[in-house]
Amino acid sequence: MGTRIADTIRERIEQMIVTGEFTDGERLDEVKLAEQFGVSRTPLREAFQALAASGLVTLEARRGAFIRHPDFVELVEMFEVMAELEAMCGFRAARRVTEQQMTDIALTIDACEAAIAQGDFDEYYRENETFHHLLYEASGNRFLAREAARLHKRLKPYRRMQLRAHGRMPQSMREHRAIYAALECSDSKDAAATLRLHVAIQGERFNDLMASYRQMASLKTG
Amino acid sequence: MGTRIADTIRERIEQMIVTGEFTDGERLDEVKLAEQFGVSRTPLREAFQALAASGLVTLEARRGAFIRHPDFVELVEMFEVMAELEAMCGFRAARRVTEQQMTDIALTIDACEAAIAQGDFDEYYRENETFHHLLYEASGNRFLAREAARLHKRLKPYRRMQLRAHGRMPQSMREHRAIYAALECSDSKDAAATLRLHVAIQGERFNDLMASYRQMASLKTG
DNA sequence: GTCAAATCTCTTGTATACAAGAAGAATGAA
DNA sequence: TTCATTCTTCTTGTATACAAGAGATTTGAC
Repeated sequence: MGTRIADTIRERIEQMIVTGEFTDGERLDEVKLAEQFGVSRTPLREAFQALAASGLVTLEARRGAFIRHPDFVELVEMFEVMAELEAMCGFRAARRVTEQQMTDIALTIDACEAAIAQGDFDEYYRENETFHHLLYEASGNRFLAREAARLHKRLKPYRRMQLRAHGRMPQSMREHRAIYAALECSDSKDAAATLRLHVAIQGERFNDLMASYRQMASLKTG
Repeated sequence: MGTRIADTIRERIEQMIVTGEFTDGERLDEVKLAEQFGVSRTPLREAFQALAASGLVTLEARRGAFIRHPDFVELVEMFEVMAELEAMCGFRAARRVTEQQMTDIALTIDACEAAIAQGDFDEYYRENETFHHLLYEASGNRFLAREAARLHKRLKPYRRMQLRAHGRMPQSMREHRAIYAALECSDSKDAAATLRLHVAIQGERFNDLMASYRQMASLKTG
């Protein structure tokens, strides 16, 4: 296997971070984690660097790596950017999407709805993620697709807590259908606008997110 | 001083990359660079990781770090995203910009024009960069500002070669004024549209960029 | 008792040593 | 000659050793 220890360590720590195993501002102890994972400090430090690059931790010179949870304001800001990136993807996808891609998108929408009907949330999240990734690809701009996927990944834990909000899923499904329809009509502006609304945090969803965030924050501190 | 060797190495290699000191696909030799800089492989490897995070090199497992110049298509894609990010900043800035920020922006515009009048291109690039960074800040979305600044930095060498195109600078100045005017009127849509056009690669500028790119590419290969 | 300075410990940053995989050279067979 | 296989060498990945800075603690003066 060509997998490096540093990469697996990175993923494991990443997982630990997004599942809230560390409190905000907490310092990641190199030696403790090293012996916990049964490796030396070297791959751990590499993992820290990668985590810092994706913004999950901050590295302070000669002080170490510190967990950096986004505060609520930053979270809203990130969703704001995500909404625009997705709108951008949708706008371009409406003109550039291929038949094959439309078929794939339709399939994920169906799979999403099936998952909801069966109450299989994990499957739902997976399919929903696929739906969005297909859209990024369909934009025809590979750089945009990568950037969108990057932010999407970073927002994963927060999107998850947001979608739990009551009644959100059926609404989300309607939006998926609307996005599909806009793409089918090659209506760039409609696709962009629908996607922007689909992702943006506003109205009731703002309150839902805030409530979830507070709950999470209170769990962290005590 | 709290500066780490790894950071300075990173900057130096980054500089070497953007000034075209490496050909596309070239492998960065750890040991050679290490002795060249008079350091061990450790900080070099850290620098490689950081460079990979910002996309200047790609790390292949057990093969090393390879220079990754964007091809022309990717370059256009990046400018496309940059244009939208700046438009996004402008849209928000039109509503949120403070008096102080407007003053600062006006100053940089003046400084830009003065620099052009004196033929001081380095000064022009500096002030132009400040202008855009002020706009990012003025968006009121700190995350957006960071992301915009990041992409802006990555596009730096290509923007530079593009602006050399004849007659581009006066036009660029007029656009700066137009952006300022849109902000003053709190006209979000106008600010966004003007910025999008200001940054986007289209029409003649597309050809200019392509020509410069080809020139650069030919320099690289021989 | 409080504040400041020096010391001490603990952690990170860097260098080096060692392990293991990948590319290339040499050898052999067809 | 050409292809495949083995072996050698070179490079990266990981571990460990060492250096040096940051923070805590203790000691001393007031």
